Amino acid sequence: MRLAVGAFKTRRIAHLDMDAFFASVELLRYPELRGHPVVVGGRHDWHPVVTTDGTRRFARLREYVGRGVVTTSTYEARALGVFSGMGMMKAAVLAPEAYLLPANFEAYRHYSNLFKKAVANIAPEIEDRGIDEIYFDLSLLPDDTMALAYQIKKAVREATGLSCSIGITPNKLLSKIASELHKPDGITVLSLEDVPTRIWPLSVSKVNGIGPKATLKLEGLGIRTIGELAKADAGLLQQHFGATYAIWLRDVAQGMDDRPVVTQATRKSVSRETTFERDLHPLADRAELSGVFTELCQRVAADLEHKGLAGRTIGVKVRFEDFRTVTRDFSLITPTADSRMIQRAARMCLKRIELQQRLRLLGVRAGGLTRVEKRVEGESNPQQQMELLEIKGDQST
DNA sequence: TCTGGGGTCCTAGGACCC
DNA sequence: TCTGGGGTCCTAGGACCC
Repeated sequence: MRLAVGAFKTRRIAHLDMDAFFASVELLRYPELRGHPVVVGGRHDWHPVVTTDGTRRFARLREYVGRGVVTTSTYEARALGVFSGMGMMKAAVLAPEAYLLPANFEAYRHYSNLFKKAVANIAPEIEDRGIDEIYFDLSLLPDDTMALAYQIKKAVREATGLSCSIGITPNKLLSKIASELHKPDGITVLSLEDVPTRIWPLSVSKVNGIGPKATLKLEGLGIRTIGELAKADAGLLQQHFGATYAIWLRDVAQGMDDRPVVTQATRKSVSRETTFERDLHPLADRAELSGVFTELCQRVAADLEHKGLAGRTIGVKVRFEDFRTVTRDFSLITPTADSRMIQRAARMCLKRIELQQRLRLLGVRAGGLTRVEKRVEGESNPQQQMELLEIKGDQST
């Protein structure tokens, strides 16, 4: 029997990652900060002040007080040890003189659209992986790999004024790792034969899917690099990680991954949450909590409405002062995008949580999403659903 | 000086139905 | 009456990612 030609054809999958994306967008706007450590993040919505001589005065990291984390930082700030996710107060100790800017997501979304469109003109099969990165398939394009990489970087720069890094390999797993190897402004092309020399020396934590917990656990077994993972005893891995994850770990260590590039995905949930400036007491701060709660429900409703969606499963999330997090959810009979109905369902969920400690965070979520193009006659209407909720709500108190 | 906000996916037990 | 197995839905928690 003959196999179809192409059955074993090696794919050319690219991963493109914008370099220090948010910070780089800010530098387009404030070019005088180029070359300096700059941190984007925090909670205050302040902006640079234009002084009388026309120059701009920027806030410094040391002036920051309160909660919040670093959203991103320039390479100069990273050199001082400041990375995204780090607490702002800790970052201020490491880089007190760094310039501080508030995050401006509208601008980032704008530049995100620009760079994605630029790539789509060359390689239309794109998988969206968030605001600053994408996968795309080059397998069907006739051009040479390096030529394509240069062409795409040039198109991205012309569209946005920004640089990016690209990894091109036979699969998403390797491309994701590769795009990081020559950052910023890099191109890295790898084949499976390069895995022992280029991939095995790296930490297991470089693998997309091996997070902090798994890294720590592997370290406990004496496994630090991907090469060590490749040589690890299968029985040992299975014993500590379970059969499914152990098999995945073995494949990953060999550079094996056959996941397709997913060009269209449907949203599964919509949520809004907020961390309070100070921890709120469930009774003493009841009024404030109640106001925030209503607002979160309204924002979820507005998001659903805006996207033409309705959610059937409404849930809440509470984080206590000790960082313990609990969730509760409840499935309605019919999907809804109505803020009052969302709030009723969410309130029922909230009632099932024992509120003894102060709250650090409150969130509201809608899952089980469906499109709401048209209203079908005879469907249970909001009023009926409300009545059902009242009955349920009474039972729970 | 801890630890944001918006997501996805997986697991696991229990309910319920066939 | 007892014993099953499979499938699906619901809920809660947790790991992970950008």
